[in-house]
Amino acid sequence: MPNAEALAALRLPGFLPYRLATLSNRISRTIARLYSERFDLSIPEWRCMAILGETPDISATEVAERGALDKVAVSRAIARLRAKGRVERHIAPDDRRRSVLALSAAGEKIYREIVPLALAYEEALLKRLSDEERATLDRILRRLESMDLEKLVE
Amino acid sequence: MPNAEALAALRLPGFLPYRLATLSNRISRTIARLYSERFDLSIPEWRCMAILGETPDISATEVAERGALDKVAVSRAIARLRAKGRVERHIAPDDRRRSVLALSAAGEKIYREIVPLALAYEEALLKRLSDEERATLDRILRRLESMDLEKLVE
DNA sequence: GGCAATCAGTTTCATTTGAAACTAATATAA
DNA sequence: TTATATTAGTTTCAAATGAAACTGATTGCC
Repeated sequence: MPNAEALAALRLPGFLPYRLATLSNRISRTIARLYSERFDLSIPEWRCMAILGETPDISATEVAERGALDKVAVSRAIARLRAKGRVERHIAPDDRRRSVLALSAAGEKIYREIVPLALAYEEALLKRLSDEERATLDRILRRLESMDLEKLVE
Repeated sequence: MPNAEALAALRLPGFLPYRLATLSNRISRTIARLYSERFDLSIPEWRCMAILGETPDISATEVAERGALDKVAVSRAIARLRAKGRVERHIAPDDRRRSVLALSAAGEKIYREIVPLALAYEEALLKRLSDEERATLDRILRRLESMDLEKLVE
């Protein structure tokens, strides 16, 4: 009598982690294409610019924290942005290990071009949802974001 | 009078594409760690196994379609799974280009171990949501999934 | 039949990513 | 002070990924 216990079915298309991963990858890819074609900007570069555009004069470590990037990714992104003249770096006077990063004038200019595009993209996504659905989505995401996923795995 | 037009603010933490990407990456990383530590299985390998576990005897192209993977990723994942003896491949009698893939007995065994873990993980995520929130999340995801993202970018 | 176009799957090569080691500066503490 | 540990950021090296070229099989069309 093989397989007496029925195995609960796992259908990938309905599996939440799979759905989130594929949806978010599709969104990220289209956005990445938009940014890279028009502005020669990778996703980590764009994240760094977005953070520095809103909060200038912070260190690489702070950029990493705010942008959910690791410090290696930030180091590389900032190096490229500096090479393109979009970010300027100074040394913190009180701690010469720390850098003080900010968009250059050229970086600012690009930032101001991208922000409306990014917001329009988001609005196009949200347009399909009712106000109530948007509120629920926000609440759900906040709840999932606040979970300690590492401890979820036993 | 510089900057007469106020720039609409873009706060990354509230930006939907950013939220989806970081949340889904965190979930994927914890799951990947779970699978790889216990079962020596990467995400693409796990996806292939999940698909073949539910729908055996399909071709690599079908695996790719169902698993939202490109054919290169499937080719590599299947090669590794075959090397580990978890997947068996035959040649389709009617078309000798096409392969017919299925889990081996060893693959089946692992599959049956993983499915309950995966479902438990999902359940732990969903446990925090009310029935109504779950239904709304499902509806929202379906709506976003059905969007033609490529055309969203003008 | 025979020849071009298409399709399934693989391989190659360049780029990206991630983990760990590393450098330089600062903090801690004997 | 002077060792020791910690922190900020970079570099290195191996593995993962993606795009394009490739191989072998099939189809469509003359």
